Amino acid sequence: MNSRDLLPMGEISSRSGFAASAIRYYEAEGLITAHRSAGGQRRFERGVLRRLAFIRAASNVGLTIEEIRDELARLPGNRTPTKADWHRISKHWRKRLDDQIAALQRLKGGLDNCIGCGCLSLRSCAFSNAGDWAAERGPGAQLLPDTLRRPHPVKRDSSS
Amino acid sequence: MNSRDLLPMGEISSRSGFAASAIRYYEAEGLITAHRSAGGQRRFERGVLRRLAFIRAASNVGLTIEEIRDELARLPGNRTPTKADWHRISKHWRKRLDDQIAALQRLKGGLDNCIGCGCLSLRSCAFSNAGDWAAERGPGAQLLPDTLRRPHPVKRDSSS
DNA sequence: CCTTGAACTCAAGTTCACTTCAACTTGAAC
DNA sequence: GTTCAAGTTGAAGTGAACTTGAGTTCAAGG
Repeated sequence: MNSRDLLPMGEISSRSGFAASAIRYYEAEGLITAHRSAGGQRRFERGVLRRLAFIRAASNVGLTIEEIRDELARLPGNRTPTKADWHRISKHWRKRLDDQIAALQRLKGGLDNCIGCGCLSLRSCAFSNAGDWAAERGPGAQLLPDTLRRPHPVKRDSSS
Repeated sequence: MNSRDLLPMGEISSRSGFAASAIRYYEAEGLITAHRSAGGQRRFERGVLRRLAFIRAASNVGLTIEEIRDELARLPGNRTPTKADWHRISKHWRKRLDDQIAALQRLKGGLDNCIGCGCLSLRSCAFSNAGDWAAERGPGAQLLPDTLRRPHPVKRDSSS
């Protein structure tokens, strides 16, 4: 771990595609670690790029920071995932995606039914009925699993 | 529109499944309207229940408040949707669901590829590569459409 | 009349995953 | 030695869709 092998913020940022602020945030959250230069600047090991790739992939699948942290922690000794690790993890992720797809398809099925009846009735229409099979959940979204609830902003790129 | 036909907050709330606070919020946002009692309490017309059912359904599909407001406004004269209206609207919603499903399936396809290679490499793995085909988007989520970004809290029910 | 539960308002809080800002310091090149 | 891009910090802001809280008033029953 020669100091020549350590990368500064800018390089990690451009190579990973994450903004510096995001990388600092991930460090604060314990998803990655950094060394410091004499003057206090961050110096990253190369492996951090892999971790960041993992973080991006996990985030694409819809995992929260907390879940990503757990998943990273489960990799023994903070190592880069082996093929076996990755196999196990991606199985997990795949199930998550399958669940999400299934939920949307159920929703669509309900919609298709309702096209026929044109009802949208509180009493008989399962698609919008709060007290029926899509019972006691949050306010707006009843048929969707937690993982498919509404998005949050994520500012669009200022370039372009 | 006899005053006997107007429903108070509690009844609208329990029949629709929305919290009173949510209903007040929807009113403030212009999704529904209410009359007032002599003392200033809200009195709702029965039709509001249908509107709320519509709001729930739309919210299930993932529409924002803004989109729901637009969609409601497009119903001429604030009327309850006719069969034709509903047909048009549900076609729109169906397309949205189809897009979301397709996006998840693309994502899953990428994941399946990666199980084979076990790579998760910044250079070659499209699933986590920021600069490749899943190019310039927000920070975390690259392959997901805006409609499928991360959820927001929605407090769990305190009853139960 | 009195109590009690339901409703009211308005401001502030919540969550998540970051970004933005202001004010300052580093460090590499010239 | 000067310059200036790149880096640092901590606090505050963002957005959606509500919820919570404090303090007050309404309305129906007894």
